[in-house]
Amino acid sequence: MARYNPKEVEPKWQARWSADDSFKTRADRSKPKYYVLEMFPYPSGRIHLGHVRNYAMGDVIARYKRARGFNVLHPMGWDAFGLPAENAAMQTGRHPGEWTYANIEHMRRELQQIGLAIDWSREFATCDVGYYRWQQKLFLDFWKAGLIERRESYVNWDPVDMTVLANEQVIDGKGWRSGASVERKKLSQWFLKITDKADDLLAALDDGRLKGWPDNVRLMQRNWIGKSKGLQMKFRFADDMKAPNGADAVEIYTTRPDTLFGASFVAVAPDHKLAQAYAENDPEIAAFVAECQKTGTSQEAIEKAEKKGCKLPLAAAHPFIEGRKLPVYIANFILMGYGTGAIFGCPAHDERDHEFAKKYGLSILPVVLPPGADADSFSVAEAPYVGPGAIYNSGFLDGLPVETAIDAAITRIEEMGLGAASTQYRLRDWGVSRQRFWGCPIPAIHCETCGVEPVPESDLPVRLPEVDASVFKTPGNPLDRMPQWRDARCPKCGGKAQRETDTFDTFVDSSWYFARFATNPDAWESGPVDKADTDYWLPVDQYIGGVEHAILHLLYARFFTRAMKDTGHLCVEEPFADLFTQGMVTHATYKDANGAWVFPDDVVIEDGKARRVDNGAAVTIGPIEKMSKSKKNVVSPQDIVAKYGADAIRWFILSDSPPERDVEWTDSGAAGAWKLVARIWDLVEPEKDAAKGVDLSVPPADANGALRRAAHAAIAGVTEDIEHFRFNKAIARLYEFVNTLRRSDKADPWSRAEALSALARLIAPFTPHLAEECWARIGGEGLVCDAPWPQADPALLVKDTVVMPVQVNGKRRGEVEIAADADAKTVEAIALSDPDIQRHIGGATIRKVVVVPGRIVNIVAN
RNA sequence: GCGGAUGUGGCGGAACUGGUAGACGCGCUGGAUUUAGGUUCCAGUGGGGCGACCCGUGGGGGUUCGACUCCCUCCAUCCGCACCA
Repeated sequence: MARYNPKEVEPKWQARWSADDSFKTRADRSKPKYYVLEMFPYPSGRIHLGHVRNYAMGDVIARYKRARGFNVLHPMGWDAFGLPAENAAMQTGRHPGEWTYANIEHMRRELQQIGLAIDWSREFATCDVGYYRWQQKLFLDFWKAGLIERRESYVNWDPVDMTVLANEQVIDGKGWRSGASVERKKLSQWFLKITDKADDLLAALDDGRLKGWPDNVRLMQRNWIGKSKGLQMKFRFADDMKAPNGADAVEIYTTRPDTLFGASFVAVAPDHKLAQAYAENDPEIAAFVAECQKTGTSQEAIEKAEKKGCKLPLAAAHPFIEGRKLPVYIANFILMGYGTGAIFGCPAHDERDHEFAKKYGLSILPVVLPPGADADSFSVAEAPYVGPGAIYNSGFLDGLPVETAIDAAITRIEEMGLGAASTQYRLRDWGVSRQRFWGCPIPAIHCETCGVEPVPESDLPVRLPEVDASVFKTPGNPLDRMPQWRDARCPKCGGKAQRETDTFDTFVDSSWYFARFATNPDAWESGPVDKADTDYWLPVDQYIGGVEHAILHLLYARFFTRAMKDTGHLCVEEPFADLFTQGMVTHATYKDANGAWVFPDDVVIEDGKARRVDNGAAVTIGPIEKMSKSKKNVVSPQDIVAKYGADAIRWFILSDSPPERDVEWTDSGAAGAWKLVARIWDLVEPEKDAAKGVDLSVPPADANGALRRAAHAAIAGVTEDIEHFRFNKAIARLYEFVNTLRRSDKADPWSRAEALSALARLIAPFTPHLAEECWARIGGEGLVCDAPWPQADPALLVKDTVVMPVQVNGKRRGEVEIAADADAKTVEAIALSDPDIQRHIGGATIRKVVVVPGRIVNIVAN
């Protein structure tokens, strides 16, 4: 018998699918549509196992849905702009474009070797002019719609990458890519006004529009948007005092106006204009502000920093208490970026205010009494109380519960003309300017007389210039240093002007690619997206990717879709109906005596001890971690494909863990998957034309009941499991089915044919090449990828007899086989007459018999 | 600190809305085939006990005829947010 040879079989079927255009998206609008999308890859150079896992999952869904009669869109492309290409240019002297497109070529071939059911005719890279020109058009439309703003602001500056980062890209005070400590820098920046949509982005998380999203992702987005309702109000300065900048009041924000009677100070952020005004004239204050700004950015410092303040020669008047004056501080724990950058402090009911008040000896007056507490003995001297309760010590608010008091205080302040209710978000506008070459040019022109003007649409695209790779040797943005590209004429007055040299954050590129995929390539020249196409295909029915994109990419894409709806490009506001976040691929790590990482391939394990293959030196077994080059625990998919074939790698990566959890790559597991592939072929190979011309719709009278039941149970189970993203369980069922089939070689030919036909179709989403080979072998019609999904016959899923366990006092003591439809009385009688059960009851009195039909019998006796 | 999740054999993991804990795979043990190794096939495999049985889902407590599943409490690990007024 010939050994199954994936090296021959897999390319053969890949060529066939390609020749037949099997996975090309059809224009057939009569079928229900299904759009399945995996997050597109950055063309870093090689496909890794994380990609394989991601795309294998999407491929299972795509192939399954096709078989279920859906019109499926399953595209692939490249998130191709970004810094690594420029870094490569710096190191290798290759142009970023050349490097990127070479990587794409290579990675496309690698992906094709995996046997994915992808419509390659829709492939594009975000660095194609054909794509980014339409991104520029979208930007101009957003600009007209008031969704774009240019403003000067402090930015997170990455001194290594020499670029600006969005708040979302700063992790623990460090750049998300470079890992360098982020600095503050004031720059003119382009912003997308995502905060305009904050309310709807938040509302959709809870109103059912995203019911197909995991709870944890919705929660993360909710926290990130961070909505809070409160009061924005003025604290007038007492005694008609004025600040050096002429201000006679300070505007604060609070979510706890109910605690206003407990106020004992007012504080502003070091960046606040009031602080700045005093700093200009007072060196001591200036020094304090400077010190705060130094420690300002590093989260580590913030964590440890104690609350510090600097008192201003100023007092604020309490809004409700005539004559009460509150000291005004600059305090290091106030953030300029949130609310108004100023607060009132109520030490009795806020952790930070409490710490601050204790340090500076300010009064701590409780105004919220916890339920059941006694007003005379209740104390907040040691710790603040932040829970619910009734207001006291608070004039007109006395006796009200916290919630009511908040409203009452807001109403009073509004009546006094001092402020108004206000909603604040943690979410900031999205700064999209990057001082980089390898990105989409922002289509704007700076005129000395007219200011900032949009590039006229007729002048699009603004192409990146052809450059010599040597320009990347100098840090910073090469576009800044290219007068021939940069210098332009003002579109308004025709005068001297300069092009915007910033390019878009690459998250912009990935915020609408799914809509471009949904557009027929024939229409790619005429606009960013085609309305009829996107109306049909969007939203994406199933989106699959890593949880690391739970906030950034997914939030931006949601915003972008809304903006595209506002500007008439799309009809939906939510891009992704269902979202699945898959776990990472991990692998063992090893270190030698010097603490250097060792490749797992260089390690043998004997009796739980690890040593090097070459010299036998002892090696420590490290934790199982996400594959990364630095830890030397990366396994190349290419090596595995070469060794076992694409089907085996797909099978293993889906089999070992639930898809949302991390999966550990093990050689033995991969070998096991290969064994299964070979075993299925060994099972099918002798069955040449077993299903050829067999009418599977009419079972003959002598059909084998046991095999048929096993086949139909497998069909029902696998279908259910795929529907619920339980690929590991689907695979377990397939193993069971294969084992049954192997032991049923005496079954009649018709039942064999039915089972083999079902098997080929059930494994098709997982091991598509093997499935085609099996399908062809048994004489299936056409290609298995075009074959309809098998249907389970419900009649074969119910059994006429069931084995019911019998418990005595909750412990399993025996089992009885019984007609499935037997009534409780009959079951009880049979159970009680069972000799094993009788023995266990012994002389005890039967108190109660619980019969759960079809499930269990429990006899309570003592 | 706050929020969320997870905890089941040697390992990855099954167990539907409370109903036979350990499906399926890996590993391991024994046997067959093979000159041998590998491959393949068959059988076994939670722990203890010769056995009838007993003990077992992170620890402790509770509800129930019955708990991996529900409640309380503690512990551990992982993830997210982190002075957001």
